[in-house]
Amino acid sequence: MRADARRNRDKILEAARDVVAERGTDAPMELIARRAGVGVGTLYRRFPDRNVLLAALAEQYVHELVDALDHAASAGPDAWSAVRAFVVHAVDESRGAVAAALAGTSAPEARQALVERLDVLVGQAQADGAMRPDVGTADVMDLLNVFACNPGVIPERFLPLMLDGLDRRPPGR
Amino acid sequence: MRADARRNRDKILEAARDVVAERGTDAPMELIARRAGVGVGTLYRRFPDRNVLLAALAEQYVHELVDALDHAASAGPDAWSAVRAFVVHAVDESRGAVAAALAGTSAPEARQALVERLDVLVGQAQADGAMRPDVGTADVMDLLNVFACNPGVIPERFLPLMLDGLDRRPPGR
DNA sequence: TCCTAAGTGGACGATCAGCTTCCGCTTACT
DNA sequence: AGTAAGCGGAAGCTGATCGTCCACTTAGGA
Repeated sequence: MRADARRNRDKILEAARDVVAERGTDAPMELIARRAGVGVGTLYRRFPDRNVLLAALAEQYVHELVDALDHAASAGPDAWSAVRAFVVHAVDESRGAVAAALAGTSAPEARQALVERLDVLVGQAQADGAMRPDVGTADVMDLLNVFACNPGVIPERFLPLMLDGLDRRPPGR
Repeated sequence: MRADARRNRDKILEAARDVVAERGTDAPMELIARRAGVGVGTLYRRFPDRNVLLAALAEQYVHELVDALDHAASAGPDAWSAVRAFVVHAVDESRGAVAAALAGTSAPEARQALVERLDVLVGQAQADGAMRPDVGTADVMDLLNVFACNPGVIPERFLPLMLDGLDRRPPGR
């Protein structure tokens, strides 16, 4: 692949992440192309259809999410803080990637990788007695899904409230 | 208005509530008509455009919501239970009506009526020390909005968790 | 019962947004 | 300098929804 082509490919993926974050996984392809400063033709040349693009998006960024999870796990004072930090990060910084990763058709193994890591942390947080025991990894994933699939939902206010809903003894009350 | 016409009008409103709950305020008009067992022509005769329909929907059902709120207020053991019961009811039973009522353009006074009643209850719940003091009526309304504007979000699991996020001392932990 | 104005359904043409192709021009690399 | 790869974006296509229109039906009064 020619160097300029590779550059464009990267620009497209970056733009796609932002646009998907804002408009969901069915955002117009042309919007993605324009955001990347590229013609639609170029986009279609690299990614023959939307699913290919989403799969590439997931693949490209999912390790970033896993890294974030690992980083949160080692940086945080405890497992529950790590879970919270990861969710905030995923929703705030990588919403498009999360959406792509969770979009059923593309990259199921990407989703799986996330789930497994998360599962460990959640179990730990519950063992610590910090996270309520009647919820689970699936709830955290669903939480991500709510934001990933509903670009209209602004996380600023709700994410903290929802996280408090998972907390055993919510802070600051 | 002829008796059959009135009957159809009612069927349309009922269908609209369901369809709006499922598909959001921009659901296809034809879907509403078919659900009501009526032709599109009939729908357009009664409601020249979508906003008229939404406004009628809001007007028709908003008092139902206010009643539900009042009922919850008098039936519940306390204000906070009443707020929870109302939100659950509104989201479960009247999602379409809520969506219509909150859809900015139509019926701002309908929204207002809800807010005022709710405001009293929320203040009470906080005074009781049952609801965390750093949230407000606006948060509860936003909560309704999340479900009203995002038909994809299934309330079953999330609504309780989110409500727990507003709770001062969440139950069952 | 009969008459008529109100009501009805749904086909139809208009519109629109997004998808995808195509091709003449440009550019990176040899 | 030559050439194949790459590029942009115009243009045609498609499918979905809108809103109108009119020939047919029916409620309800005389």
